[in-house]
Amino acid sequence: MRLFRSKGFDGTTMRGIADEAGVSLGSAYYYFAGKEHLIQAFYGQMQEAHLAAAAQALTGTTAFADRLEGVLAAWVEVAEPYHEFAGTFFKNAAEPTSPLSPFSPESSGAREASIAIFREVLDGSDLKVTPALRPHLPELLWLLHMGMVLFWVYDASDGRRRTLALAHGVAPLVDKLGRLSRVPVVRGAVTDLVSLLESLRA
Amino acid sequence: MRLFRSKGFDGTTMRGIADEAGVSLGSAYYYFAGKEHLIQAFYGQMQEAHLAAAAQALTGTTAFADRLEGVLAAWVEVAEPYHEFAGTFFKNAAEPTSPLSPFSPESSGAREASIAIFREVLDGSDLKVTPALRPHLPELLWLLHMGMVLFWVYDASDGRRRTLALAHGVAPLVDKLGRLSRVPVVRGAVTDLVSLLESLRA
DNA sequence: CCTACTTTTTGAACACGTTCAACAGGAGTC
DNA sequence: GACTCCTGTTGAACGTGTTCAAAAAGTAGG
Repeated sequence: MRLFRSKGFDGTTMRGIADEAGVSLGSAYYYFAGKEHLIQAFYGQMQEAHLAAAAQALTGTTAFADRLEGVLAAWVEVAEPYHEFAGTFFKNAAEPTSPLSPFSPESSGAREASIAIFREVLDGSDLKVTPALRPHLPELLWLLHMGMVLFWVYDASDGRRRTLALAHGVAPLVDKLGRLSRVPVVRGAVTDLVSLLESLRA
Repeated sequence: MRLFRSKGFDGTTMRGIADEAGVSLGSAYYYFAGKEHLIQAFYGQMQEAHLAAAAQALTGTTAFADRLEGVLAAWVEVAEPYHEFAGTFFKNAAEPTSPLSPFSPESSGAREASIAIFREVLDGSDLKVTPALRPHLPELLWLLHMGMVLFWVYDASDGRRRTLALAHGVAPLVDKLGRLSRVPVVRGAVTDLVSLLESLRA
């Protein structure tokens, strides 16, 4: 981890890691299937940190927008130290066959845990949406989160100011859209969305 | 290109390419800055094919949903032959610092051309949206397209059946949402969205 | 034709991720 | 103790992308 942070992902060599750990190169490969697999520890570590930070953000308010923004902003804070080499990290996650992909079966545990956070955002809030949409919302919010992660990866502003601004703007918007989903004229479109989601899942 | 299709991106070596081209390894690097830069030709090639296929799909109908689905489906058809190595392709494109990234300055030309297609989808259609949203719509549709590309990369169904189903479902939905944007209750949320987009651009 | 200069070509060399056959130690079994 | 497994450990070796100094080929001026 120290090497990754000081030299970046590509700058860190397996030989360097082995040296630093006081073992041979071969031994490093005995414990880790490859260089990519070293990041899985990092993945879980960040997941856990986000879980804790999110729980913190969720206490004290039932306003949906605040809860959502809190959770999204919590992730940005947790992830900030790793931003500079998150690009190469994301690069590996983008490959569909990679077990590191957020959509892969191998990371379904972490994914479910992350979705659970957003279920908690919703459950503890005052937001009322149309019933058909409700069960899909945690996963949709997680998808929004993934989109924000993508934005974050490309965000070169200092302190990830832009991503935080996005979270600050997007949370009330989702809140508003959720409430709108109950208005009759809008409900038709929401129903279409829901049946599209369900047909894709099948 | 032949090598990439038969062996995939990682399976194709610079030495193999040089041999196939009848030049030395060093010469390959004289003409291409690196392995990644070789894909830029492929990138442009597909872009061009999509442009032609999209133009085809846009003749004969002014119905927005049909036009949008046509353009989205056209991309799926054009990209189908390359699906199996598109994963490794996108892996390299996903890195923010990579010039192959769809968001990078280096590929702004291709990006603008792609956005222009969606502007054409909109301009030649009967869709009426709230004026504030209109100028942002081509770029938003392009973003939707990027999302669909992501879905496509992960789509393992034969003939990319699922991606086509998504396009078939999503196009009428966007149509409906666009029309809804003019309804007073909804317009407030749309205004929020627009100002969020504009604040992020600044 | 010779010379000076630029453009192109070459393959050796480098550092890397990864693999693998060989080896060392330990733990049980007789 | 001798034998058999199993668990770790090792560093050489392979193929890779990339670099680079040197050579070759081409070009212009005299």
